[in-house]
Amino acid sequence: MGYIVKEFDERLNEFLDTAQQLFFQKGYAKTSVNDIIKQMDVAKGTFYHYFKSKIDLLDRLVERFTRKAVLAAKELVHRENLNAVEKLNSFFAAIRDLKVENKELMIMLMKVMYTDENLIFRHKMFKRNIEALAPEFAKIIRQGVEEGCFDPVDDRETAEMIFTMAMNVNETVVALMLEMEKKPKNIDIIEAKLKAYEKAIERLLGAPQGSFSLVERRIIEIFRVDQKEQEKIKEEKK
Amino acid sequence: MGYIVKEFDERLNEFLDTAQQLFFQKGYAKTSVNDIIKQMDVAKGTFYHYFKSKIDLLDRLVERFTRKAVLAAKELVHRENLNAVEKLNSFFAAIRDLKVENKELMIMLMKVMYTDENLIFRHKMFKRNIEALAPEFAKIIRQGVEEGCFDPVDDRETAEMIFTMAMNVNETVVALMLEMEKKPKNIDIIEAKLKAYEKAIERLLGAPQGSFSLVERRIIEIFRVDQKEQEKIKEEKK
DNA sequence: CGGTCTAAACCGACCGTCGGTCGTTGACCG
DNA sequence: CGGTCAACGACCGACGGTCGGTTTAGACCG
Repeated sequence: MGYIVKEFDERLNEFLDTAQQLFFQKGYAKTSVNDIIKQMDVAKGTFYHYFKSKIDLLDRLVERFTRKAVLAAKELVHRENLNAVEKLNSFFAAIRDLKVENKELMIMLMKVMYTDENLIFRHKMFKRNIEALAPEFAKIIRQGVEEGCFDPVDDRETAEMIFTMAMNVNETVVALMLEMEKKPKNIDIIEAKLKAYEKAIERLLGAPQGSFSLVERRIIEIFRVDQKEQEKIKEEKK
Repeated sequence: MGYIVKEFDERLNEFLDTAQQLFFQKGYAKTSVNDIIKQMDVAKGTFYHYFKSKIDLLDRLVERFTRKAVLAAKELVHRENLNAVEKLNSFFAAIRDLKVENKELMIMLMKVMYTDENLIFRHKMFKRNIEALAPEFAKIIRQGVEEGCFDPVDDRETAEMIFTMAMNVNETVVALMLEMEKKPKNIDIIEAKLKAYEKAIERLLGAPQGSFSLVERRIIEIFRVDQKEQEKIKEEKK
């Protein structure tokens, strides 16, 4: 007797927020439905009143992320006074800045999310994002074609390929970053990988060489330094 | 009292064979350790005498597949009297032929494997294969550079990119094939997708246009026809 | 205003299944 | 005959998911 009743959307978002926090903290597989309801202090039945299954919750969470990403992308695409090359560069820059600004969260996410147990999360995230973002990306490519600086085989397919490669590069780079302390040479591999990716984009788009720049050794190093600092902090706590 | 004792390797392969059959039939997630031991008529403990965990079994199975693939790839790479373009083309042709020859199995696999529940399987398969095959692939690219017909940014990275894109194209194409009965137009989308992929490879390799041919509408149609036939067979059984 | 009725938010005991453990048993070989 | 190791299988805790029932807020009405 006596429990709190909330509006549907409010409770739903509460579930999504809690799940997001726990997924980021422990990963999808290691977060049980019980963990979520315990933290919210609600019963099992309540969870299944809002979601068909645990995977359904994941889908809705992914959807929420995607919605935000699409909003940001559309804003960029519809910015005037920027040519296609500038738009793509600021697209990459925006992602990079986001990562740098949230260093701590990013490092935590790298360590937690990039395990086999979170494959489903990453995969759903990627699939849904590509589906939603590629059309926006293709618009920029089309603009570039009109401006005469791009010459892709197919705007939509090229957009998809660039995204696919980005995801793969990202996964590999994260793996390399996580063992950068042990293997300092990884930073060179990362730089080479990003450079190759950058050149590949130019070729796929048929853009002039040097149109884009993704890599800055300085940026990569930020994450190395930070990891070392984190270890120091841990040691200090002991 | 009274049970069969087998040589370590024999039992191990028996486990791998049984697991492979069941994974192909029902998928990784839906196949429980109990399913496997029931079919082999051994006890739970026996399973864990051979494998650390269910995931460990998957890893070993993936390893077995990869070993076979690498063997075939090395054979192709070391074939003389073939130039780089011919090698790549016969590489693609070999995969295509393998799929066509095992139509029934392929269609079964498409339906079973390409679900979220088998992500781990596909992902491990892909990761491990790339790791093992990309170096062989890179050798062909290097040969092409020496022969003056390729001009890639980086042989190893380009190999990896082509594989990554192949995986993504494959996943998308399978999804489109599976709903080809409902949406007959999918065949055009598939053809366009493969064509775009083909052109992308040429650009990444810096190869002359028309060097490669992956697509043949005829081949795609084989799988459509076969699906229809399968449905007829099902109906006849009723 | 107080009573009543309904939809739906919420509850939590319960279930089957799963991956994994461990102390024991029995087969084979030197 | 003793040691080694394959093989056994009862058992465990945790998990995702179910279901019949309870509580609440608020609409409606006399």
